Amino acid sequence: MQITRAGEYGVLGMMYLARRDDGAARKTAMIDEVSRAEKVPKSFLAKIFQNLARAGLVKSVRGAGGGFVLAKTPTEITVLEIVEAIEGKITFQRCKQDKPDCKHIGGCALCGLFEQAQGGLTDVLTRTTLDDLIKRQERIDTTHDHSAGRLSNSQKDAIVR
Amino acid sequence: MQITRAGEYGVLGMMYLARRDDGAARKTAMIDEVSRAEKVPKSFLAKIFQNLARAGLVKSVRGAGGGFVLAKTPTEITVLEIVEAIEGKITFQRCKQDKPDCKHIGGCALCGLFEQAQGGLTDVLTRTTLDDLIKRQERIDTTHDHSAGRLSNSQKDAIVR
DNA sequence: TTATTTTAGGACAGAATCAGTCCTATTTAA
DNA sequence: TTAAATAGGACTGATTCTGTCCTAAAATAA
Ligand code: SF4
Ligand code: SF4
Repeated sequence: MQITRAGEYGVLGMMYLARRDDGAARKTAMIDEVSRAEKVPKSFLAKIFQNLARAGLVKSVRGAGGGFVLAKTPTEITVLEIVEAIEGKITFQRCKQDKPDCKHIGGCALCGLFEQAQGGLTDVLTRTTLDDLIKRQERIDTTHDHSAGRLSNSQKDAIVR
Repeated sequence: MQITRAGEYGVLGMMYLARRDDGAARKTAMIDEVSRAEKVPKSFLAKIFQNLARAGLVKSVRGAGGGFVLAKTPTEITVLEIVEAIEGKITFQRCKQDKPDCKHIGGCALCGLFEQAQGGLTDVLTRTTLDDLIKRQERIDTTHDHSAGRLSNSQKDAIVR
């Protein structure tokens, strides 16, 4: 019962994109840049962003000067969307999966409970947008900010060049 | 993001134990009986019940006439307890795991969000006791009851002998 | 005591999923 | 035309899941 690394890297990557274009226009960021900034394996991240692009959460721009941009504003993207774009739809119960082969199917109390439990989870992830997430992050960064592991502005500059 | 078969079988097994001793005293049920009733691989279920026993949710009785009994009343056992006894503590984030090796650790907004999301899930599973679950099941059985896949009373008698 | 019945525990194995890597297109800008 | 970027597929090693099997230990019944 854990989120996969792919899912986590994906959210991290999206956060980077969102935080990158502060203020104004949305600019593309290359996989290489995101990968270094978030300390995540580059080719793995590339695969993950393919999923995000297919799901319509980011737009990919090929060729020199290309990269990825958010396809929508951070307020319009929920964390659940991101995770499900990468890991596939969240379903606790096997019976709600592609291949329902359970003998209990039909009248199973567990099924209802799991649905409810899953709801408790997805509610939180649906209510939280990418924007909420970066605001949380900013709050963390500013309060007990410097030297606290998180990338400082100078480091950020070094990465962005 | 799915419950494992082991976890599900475990809850199913516990439900069987709880439903078995209606009214009065708690009686032991053998693995073989539970396995047949819930249509779950026997030796796999045996392993699962070992976990439940170690967690103190059931008591095991060895030797002829032995088997497993609930160690507490169904109202005192939560579904989360059952699942965690089998799958281990639920932790969405790697950093809260045994081996925290994430570079973002320390000031990570994701960490807080996942904790919250996980809370949404575990809340439901903590509030629901084994007793609640079998009541749900009974409600399902009686409403659109007969022939509906779920074990009928005659089948039950056949199993219990 | 001895045989029988039950769980305990460990070792093992096949399948599936995870966590990547790598290589070859394809697209685009310069 | 060349260089820079993503797209997509194939592939791989590690880990976890889903079991099975065997031997030991405990308890009962004869
Ligand atoms: S046991 Fe119930 S919840 Fe699980 S797969 Fe079967 S029908 Fe669905
Ligand atoms: S990215 Fe954040 S939530 Fe995930 S393991 Fe690292 S610190 Fe924990």
